[in-house]
Amino acid sequence: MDAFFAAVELLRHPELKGKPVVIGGRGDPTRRGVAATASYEARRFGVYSAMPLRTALKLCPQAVFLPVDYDEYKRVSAIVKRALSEVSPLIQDVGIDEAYLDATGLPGSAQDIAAAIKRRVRAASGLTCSVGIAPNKLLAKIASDLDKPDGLTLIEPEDLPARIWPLAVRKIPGIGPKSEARLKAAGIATIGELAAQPPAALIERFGRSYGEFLHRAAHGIDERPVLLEREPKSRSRETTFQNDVDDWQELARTLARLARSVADDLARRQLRGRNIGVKLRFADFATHTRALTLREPTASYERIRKAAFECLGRIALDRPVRLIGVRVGEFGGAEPQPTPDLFD
DNA sequence: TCTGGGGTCCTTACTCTA
DNA sequence: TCTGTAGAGTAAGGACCC
Repeated sequence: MDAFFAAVELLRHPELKGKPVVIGGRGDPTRRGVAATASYEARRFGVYSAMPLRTALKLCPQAVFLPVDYDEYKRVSAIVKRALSEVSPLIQDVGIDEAYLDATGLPGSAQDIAAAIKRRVRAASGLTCSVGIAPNKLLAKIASDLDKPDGLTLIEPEDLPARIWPLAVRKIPGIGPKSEARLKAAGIATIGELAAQPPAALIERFGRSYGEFLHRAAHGIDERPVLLEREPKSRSRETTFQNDVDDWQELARTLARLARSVADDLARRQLRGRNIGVKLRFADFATHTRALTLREPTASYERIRKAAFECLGRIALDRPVRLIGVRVGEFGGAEPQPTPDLFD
């Protein structure tokens, strides 16, 4: 979807059309938070996703800042996904505003299918999207990014040298800022330069797993299937304080609240986890995690809170804290029925 | 000075056991 | 009994994604 959060907000606030709009945090650019989405008008001022709101405010003081309303975006997302599943039932959700469709065997040309996707999404939601069609998920994803907003890009295997290789390595999903910098240090800036590297050289530099991934990605090779269903692996809640906290009581209150929130979430989803962890970020942004594994999976608030405090006790609280979080993972079978817990 | 929240996956290190 | 090692499980950190 194109600038999805901003586009949804424009549906309810048409008077904002044409104005720079930034969605993020609580919608107050003087407080802590980052931009989740910037409208294309705001992007012209250099405002992008993940940018601190305070920075966005400096770059574009006239922007309209709005808080994130996930419930509303989820509602519209479901409408969009339903429209997509009418084009192909073989659909993989990728977050709130993306999906892969397996279009194998669908009637009509690739252009017809892409046009049908765009038409149905717009009819159902009033929103535009950008579509990439290619032989696999990797190339389709890169393609969908080449023509935005409201774009349609078809990539065929023989297009690789002319259309993919000139692109920056950063366009490959899986190459982030760190890997980009390491590649640049090796004199590799474009996907074509990456493709020209002997696989052995990449493995030597980046390790077996990532080296092979880089080589295959640069050659447009990707055999990952379109996955219809995925089991969740973990659930978590975390919060960044408006001001760094050095009051142990406030930390403890917040940790208990987050544990409650995670427990409620697990109960709602009928999940129970064995692994319980705490995340702490200090004022200097140093981030520490501690986790422990229970013998039996649980969704109990009491047990999650107890475990979380045990984890917290293993971190030296010698500096102000800016973020604290609780995570539960290692989901397993049912919790044993409440027998008297004499030995706990 | 600034840097959210909710996730997945990978690497490395360490411990325990066979 | 001593020593080495493979593999599983666990823990911690980090890169990356939307």
